Amino acid sequence: MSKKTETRKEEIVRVAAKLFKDKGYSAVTMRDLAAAMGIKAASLYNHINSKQDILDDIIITLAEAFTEGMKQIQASNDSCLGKLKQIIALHVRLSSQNIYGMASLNNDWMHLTEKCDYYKQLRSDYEDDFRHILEEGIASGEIINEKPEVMMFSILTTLRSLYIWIPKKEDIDLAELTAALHQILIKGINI
Amino acid sequence: MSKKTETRKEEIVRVAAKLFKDKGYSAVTMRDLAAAMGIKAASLYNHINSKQDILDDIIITLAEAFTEGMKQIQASNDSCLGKLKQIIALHVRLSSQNIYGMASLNNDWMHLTEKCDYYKQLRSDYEDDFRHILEEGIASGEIINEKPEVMMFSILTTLRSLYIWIPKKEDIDLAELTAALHQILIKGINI
DNA sequence: TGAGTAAACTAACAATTGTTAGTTTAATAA
DNA sequence: TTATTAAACTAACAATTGTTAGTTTACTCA
Repeated sequence: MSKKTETRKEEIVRVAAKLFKDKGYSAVTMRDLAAAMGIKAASLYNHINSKQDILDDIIITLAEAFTEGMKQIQASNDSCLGKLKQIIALHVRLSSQNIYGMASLNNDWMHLTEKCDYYKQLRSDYEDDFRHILEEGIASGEIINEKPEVMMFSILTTLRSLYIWIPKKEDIDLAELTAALHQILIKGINI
Repeated sequence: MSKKTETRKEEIVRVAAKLFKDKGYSAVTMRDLAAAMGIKAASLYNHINSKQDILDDIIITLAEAFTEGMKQIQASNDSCLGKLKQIIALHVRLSSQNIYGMASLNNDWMHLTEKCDYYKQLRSDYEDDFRHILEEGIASGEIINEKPEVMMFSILTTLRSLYIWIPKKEDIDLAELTAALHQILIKGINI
C-alpha cells in the first residue's frame, strides 16, 4: 500500500512545477507541459482535470506542510531563539525537498482561484505565529526590541527565497546551510 | 526642457508596471492595460512599440539605476560596513521610488528577450561587487568569516524583496526603515 | 478659417490558448 | 482467447492573444 512509485498524475505535477519555476504559471502552456512529458496536450487530461488543478495541488500541498511544521514548533517547549532555529530548519528542509514547488508558492499563488482565499489564510496564520514567537522573545529579553515587523520580513523573505539558491549550491550540505543561516539571521554578520 | 509632466508613454509604462506587479507580465494582456488606461488596446500602439518593449523599459531602467548606485558606493572611501549600509540605503531608495518596477525586476526578468543577456550581466556584475565588499570586510576583520555566499544571499534577498513590503508600511519612514534594516541585517537580532 | 497633429477609434488578422470528444493502442486479467 | 482498462492519439472547438491598417476626433497654431 506504500506509494513508492509515483503515479502518472504525480509525475505530471512534478514536471509542471519544474516548468512553472522557469517561466511562471501563466507562461507555461499545456502543450509545453505535454512536450516535457513526451505526450500530446490532450493526453494530459487522462490524468489531471485542469491546468488550474495542477497549480492548486503544488501550492496547497506545500502551504499545508509549512502550517503543519509551524504547529509542531509551537507545541515544542523550546525557547524563542530555539523556535526560530527550528523554523529555519523547517524552511531548509521543505525547500530542499521541493525546490520547484517553492517557486510556485512564492510567485504564482495569485493565480489560484477557489483555493486562493484558503492559501492566504494559511499564509496569514503562519506569519501571525512567526510574529508571536518574535514578540515573546522580545518580552522575555531573548531578542532585541527593534521593529519585529522588519525582523519578520527580513528573516521570512530570506527563508522563502531559499529555493532560488539551494540548487546552485550542491557543495553545501543542509545542516551546514541551516547553521550558517542561523548565525547570519540571528547573530548578525559583524564582529 | 525639464520633464516635469510625464508623457503618455511614461504613463502607460507606469500603469503597466502596476498591473505586472499584481499578476505578472504574462498574465497581463494589452486589453487589460488598455482598460486600466481607459482606452482601447489598439490605441496603446500610438505610444509604444510592443508589450515586450514595456517590460524592457521597466526592468532595464531599474537595473541600470542599481548598477549606477553600486558604482558610486564602490568609489566612496567608506569602510566595508559603511558600504553595506550604503547598499541598504540604495535599495530602500530605489525600491520606494519604484515599487511596481521592482516586482517586474524580481519576477519577470526571464521574459526579457533581446535584453535578457544584458540584464543578467548587470545582475551578475552587481553581485560580484557585493561579494567583493563582503570579502574585503572579512579580510579586514570587519565582518565575520562565515560563508560569504550565504551572507550575500540573505542580505540581497531581503533587499530585493522590499517592494513587497514597503507599500504596506506607510507609517514607517524611510530613514527609520534603513536604520532598522541595518541593525537587523548587520548586527543580528539577539541580545 | 484651415492645416497639422496627437491620440483616440473600429475592424480585423493569424496564432495560440485550455479543453473536449471520440478513437486507437498495448498491456493485463479472466 | 476475450474483455477490460490505462493511456496514448487525432481533430477540432471557442475564446483570447498581440498586433496592424485605416479612420475619426479634437485640439493647437498660423
